Amino acid sequence: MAGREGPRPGGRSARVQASVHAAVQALMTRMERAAITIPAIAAEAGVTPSTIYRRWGDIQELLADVAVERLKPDMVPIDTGNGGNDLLAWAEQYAEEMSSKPGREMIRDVLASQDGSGAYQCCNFTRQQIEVIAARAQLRGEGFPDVDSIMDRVVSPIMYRILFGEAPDAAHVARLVAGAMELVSPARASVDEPA
Amino acid sequence: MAGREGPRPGGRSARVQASVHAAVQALMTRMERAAITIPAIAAEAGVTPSTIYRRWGDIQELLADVAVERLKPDMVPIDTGNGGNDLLAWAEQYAEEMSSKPGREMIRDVLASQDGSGAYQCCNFTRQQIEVIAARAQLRGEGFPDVDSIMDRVVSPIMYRILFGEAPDAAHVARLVAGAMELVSPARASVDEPA
DNA sequence: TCATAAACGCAAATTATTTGCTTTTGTGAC
DNA sequence: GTCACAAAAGCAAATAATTTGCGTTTATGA
Repeated sequence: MAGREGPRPGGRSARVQASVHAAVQALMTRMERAAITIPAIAAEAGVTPSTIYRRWGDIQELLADVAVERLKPDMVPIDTGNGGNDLLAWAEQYAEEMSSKPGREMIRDVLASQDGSGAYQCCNFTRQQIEVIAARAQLRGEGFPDVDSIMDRVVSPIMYRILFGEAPDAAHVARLVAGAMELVSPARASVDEPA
Repeated sequence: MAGREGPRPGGRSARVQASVHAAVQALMTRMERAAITIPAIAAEAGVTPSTIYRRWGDIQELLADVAVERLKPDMVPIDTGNGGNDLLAWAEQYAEEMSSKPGREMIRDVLASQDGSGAYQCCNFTRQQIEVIAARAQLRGEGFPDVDSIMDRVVSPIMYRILFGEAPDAAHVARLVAGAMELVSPARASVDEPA
């Protein structure tokens, strides 16, 4: 990702980056996304446009950079005392946040950037949240599915529907979580095949 | 989606649309995506830039329009004589096509457009392919999962990994298909819970 | 065949982007 | 601390893209 952690983190570069990021977020509250231009951001940030062009290249990269930062989770998944419930609570909140207009815009911004590292980072943010839930479950001695399986069975369908169709409702999210948790304690299981 | 099926489908509008679409595809074979501009497309298409601006608004909408057209499936899923195998064959091909550079670019183009109808259409293309497989399975008297379940358990994880991480390999796709097919014939099932 | 309106072409005006050069400002050597 | 250096920013001119007003072409349906 462009513009992240330059070689001189304490100085002017950092100030400019912070100021530009803040300007983007400020403009986003004031106007629609499509109307935001680099000259406008530069003016808001008190910076010359060529600075932004040289550091980020184009507006997609800049918006992706800002979106990744905003998508960074700011708290630990709530602890309900049970892995399955933790996952359900987390997934409900995740689906809601990502379905919101700002959420969808941030995802779109991240995916629109040329270099895929922003998307990869976001995926890792999510994965880390789930790892926290999984680790807690393991500490309690509960069974809990692979993190990869959670990504496949819970996160992916939520994201797919947000991106390609209609946002999933609470019932659907619950069904997804149940389907994932079946991997560790199948609803109806025995020692051998019936056929 | 802008520019699709105008009110005068037989005339000049249609010719311009075809010519512009062809120009976009031609330029894509000659230069990298980021370098394609509307004036360049207009020149290639033998059209004035303002025509494109007025019909599509901006390059994202135009590229999305072209991408949707290219993502339209051009053949029926192959018939292996068995629903599960049909699904596996289809999913492998889908994963491969969508993981390719042109595939990823088309998906990105579709998702980047303002109006979400392109993404919705693409989702429907996929759904329809799966419906064909499901209908054949039903005709044969086989059990086959809900199309929605296939979207959740097979399509979504493939797409998520392509968009946010690394492309899924064949083994992973096979695992996803197996996980989906378990919905109809669980690998290990009985009449009641063990606990 | 004619009236109509949608879509296009053209060109001028505006706005965004690129680029060469200068100045500022952190950083590390001394 | 001071100085030399290089990275990043500012400025302004040049280039390129976008918007817009207006005249012209061309499907469509009466």
